[in-house]
Amino acid sequence: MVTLAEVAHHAGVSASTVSYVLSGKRSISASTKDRVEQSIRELGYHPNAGARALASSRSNIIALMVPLRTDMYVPVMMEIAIAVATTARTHGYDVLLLTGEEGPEAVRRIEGSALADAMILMDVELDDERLPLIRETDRPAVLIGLPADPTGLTCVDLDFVATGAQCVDHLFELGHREIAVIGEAPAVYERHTGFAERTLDGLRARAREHGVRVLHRPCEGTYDALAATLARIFDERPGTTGFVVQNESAVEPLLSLLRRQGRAIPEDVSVIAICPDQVATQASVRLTSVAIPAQEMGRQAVEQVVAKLRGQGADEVALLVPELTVRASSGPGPAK
Amino acid sequence: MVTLAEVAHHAGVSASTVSYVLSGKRSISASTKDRVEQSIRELGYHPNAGARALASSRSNIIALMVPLRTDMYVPVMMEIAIAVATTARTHGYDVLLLTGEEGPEAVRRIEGSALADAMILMDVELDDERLPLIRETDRPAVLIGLPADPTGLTCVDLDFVATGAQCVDHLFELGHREIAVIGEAPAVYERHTGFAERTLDGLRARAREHGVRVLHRPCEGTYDALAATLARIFDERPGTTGFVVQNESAVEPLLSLLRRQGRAIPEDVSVIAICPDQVATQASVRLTSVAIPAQEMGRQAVEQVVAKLRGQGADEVALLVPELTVRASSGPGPAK
DNA sequence: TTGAAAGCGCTAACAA
DNA sequence: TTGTTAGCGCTTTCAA
Repeated sequence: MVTLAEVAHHAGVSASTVSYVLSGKRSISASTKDRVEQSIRELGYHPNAGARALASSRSNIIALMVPLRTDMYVPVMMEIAIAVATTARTHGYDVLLLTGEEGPEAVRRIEGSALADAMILMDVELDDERLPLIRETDRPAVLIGLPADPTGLTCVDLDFVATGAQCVDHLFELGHREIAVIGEAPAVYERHTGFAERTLDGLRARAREHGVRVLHRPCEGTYDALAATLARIFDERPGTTGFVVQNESAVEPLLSLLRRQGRAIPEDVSVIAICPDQVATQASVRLTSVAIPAQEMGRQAVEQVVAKLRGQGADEVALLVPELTVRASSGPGPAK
Repeated sequence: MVTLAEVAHHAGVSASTVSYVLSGKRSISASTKDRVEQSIRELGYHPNAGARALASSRSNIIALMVPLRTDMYVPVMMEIAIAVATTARTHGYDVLLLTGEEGPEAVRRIEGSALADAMILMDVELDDERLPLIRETDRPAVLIGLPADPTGLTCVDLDFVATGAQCVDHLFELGHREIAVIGEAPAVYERHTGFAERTLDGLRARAREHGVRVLHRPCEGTYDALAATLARIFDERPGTTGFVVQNESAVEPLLSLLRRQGRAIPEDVSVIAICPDQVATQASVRLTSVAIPAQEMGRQAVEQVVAKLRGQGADEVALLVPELTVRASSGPGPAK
């Protein structure tokens, strides 16, 4: 292994000079700098991560806690994780992948061992067990997702309240007055996942304003479950003409079942999906949708965390503005 | 921050004793051990990762290189990554998430900086740029996937040749004599992704043995692309009665299009998917499928890498035996 | 603009 | 069974 001392010797300078060339924390003459950089390249030197962490008490690692479950939004999770990793690299950080399995203990472990300088938490629940620890620690942390009480926390998320509202607006403007919402699996609501409830809040509030009726049904992403849900919806509200789907795996079953029932999209019913663009464009009908900006969320989380590591960022909730893209699945509602 | 020295003082022993209690590398009297462990708990001590890595030259970190693209098998990737992370934890390792973005340089960086003790590479291509470096390094490495030349490498993968063969066997036994293979997107074949080509090899070889005709068509996962592909297939081989799909996003379009054409599953055509069980069971028809055992692959990769870190494992290719599950999408072929 | 040297917190010989 | 101590490779203060 090549050490800093070896580089120093090879370049004919002291160890500290090499260190300062690397960190740029002190001005170095051009010639010395060149010589050192030359030696670094020739010897293929890489600073030892452990030694560096020990001496500087900074590991240059950001911990990313992903949820253990893979029952929801998996591609979104993956996209966020990858965006986090690549963005982190552009700032000189590596990413440590932690699963939710360890629970709050993971936060303590990272903090105690100084394994990571900061953390990013995904899939935060409304009343997440890890939050008290996060509030106490002085390690910068950013949440992807929004808990019930974000006081003293930094959060990045899509504005799901506005998302819900936009969906209602769009359907309302098209003339729809009875809307059904196909939601995530019941378990998702039972564990009070923030985005699902906030979407619902946004939907309902706006629906009330417009005098639109809303029916919400959580639903597993299987054909059978969806068939049952759909039957119930049309039983209870035969006049339903607008659908909002927030459940990736329910999208295709919904489209397929509506077709089988002879309901044309968008002539008879309109469908809006809340999902990544990829899902919306690859579906059997090109779906009008509000995009889930996974990459952007990952990127912003890292930017925030890096700012905090530099002592710049302040606690704040950054809600990304939802964008509704009109495609082929929404059209005018019933003539009055 | 609580240090080992503080624990030692609190317990009234020397630093090394605490260290040995932690590592178990030396026998300690029960009473001393108890006292030390008590102190550790009381003080909430966690060993400093940097210091430990520096002193022991082991970071207890495994690097996981995931592909940058998210165009393929995303849920599988995520499942593998999570399995890797959780399995690693059971062995006391953490996981560093690297994207393919850095390319081979990442291997050098990890090696040079001693950031990780070992690496696991996902989505290995047949002639992967990183392989020469992996062969040279003395850091244990395990590939998930199989390159063209696995000499001197340790690999874990599903036996895709056998997978292809099993699909043909099943269809052959049911009486099908003309089979079409809906493959991954053309780009996947162009970059010579091992599993796709190996599946094809297995399919074709077994088909030859049985005297079954095979047509292979790479295909994007959109409805339009699939519609075109399907039309071409039935033009060229009107007698096609068996389908093998190896493309998650093509599954639902395929089922839907076949239905629209009035081809009943499994009465008129049989469909076998090569995909995670979750996809097979959630599709509109419960699909006969060969499962992609993502968790198992991740788990085994970690077990292998940990064995190597202990100086136990040897280079070998571990091919998981594919399992075909008969569900509702395959049935008897045309009467002769 | 550069160098010398004192740690950072831990591990693992070496001693007892 | 336990203690003492010399580093691991780097950062950073202090000195020049």
